[in-house]
Amino acid sequence: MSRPELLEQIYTIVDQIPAGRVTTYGRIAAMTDGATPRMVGSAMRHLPEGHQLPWHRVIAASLTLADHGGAERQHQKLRDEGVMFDSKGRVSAHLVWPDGT
DNA sequence: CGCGTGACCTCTG
DNA sequence: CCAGAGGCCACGC
Repeated sequence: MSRPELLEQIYTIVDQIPAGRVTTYGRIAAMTDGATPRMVGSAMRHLPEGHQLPWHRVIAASLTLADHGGAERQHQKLRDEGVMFDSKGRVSAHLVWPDGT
């Protein structure tokens, strides 16, 4: 599977994330055919200008915001969508998409 | 072609 | 919970 294809899959999956829900890099990578979490992170980092993707709904597997400069903005956006964080800065596990243990 | 780096993940202690 | 080790793939130098 070519990288552009994987990129398309990543964009598609992220676009399918419902509002108020979140998912992890690993999950997205697992949904794609062969992509790795690093590729997902790279895709989010090199996002196009006219992107409409809910990148803020993509978090780390530990249910914490990834370590990047836009973490504050991401936190804001998620909070604005109704996503609640606990005192440890973690997202409620039942908000994870597609599953919600 | 090798090396370092990165919005990461999983497994062990 | 934190730290370390190994693995993953693409990019720039």
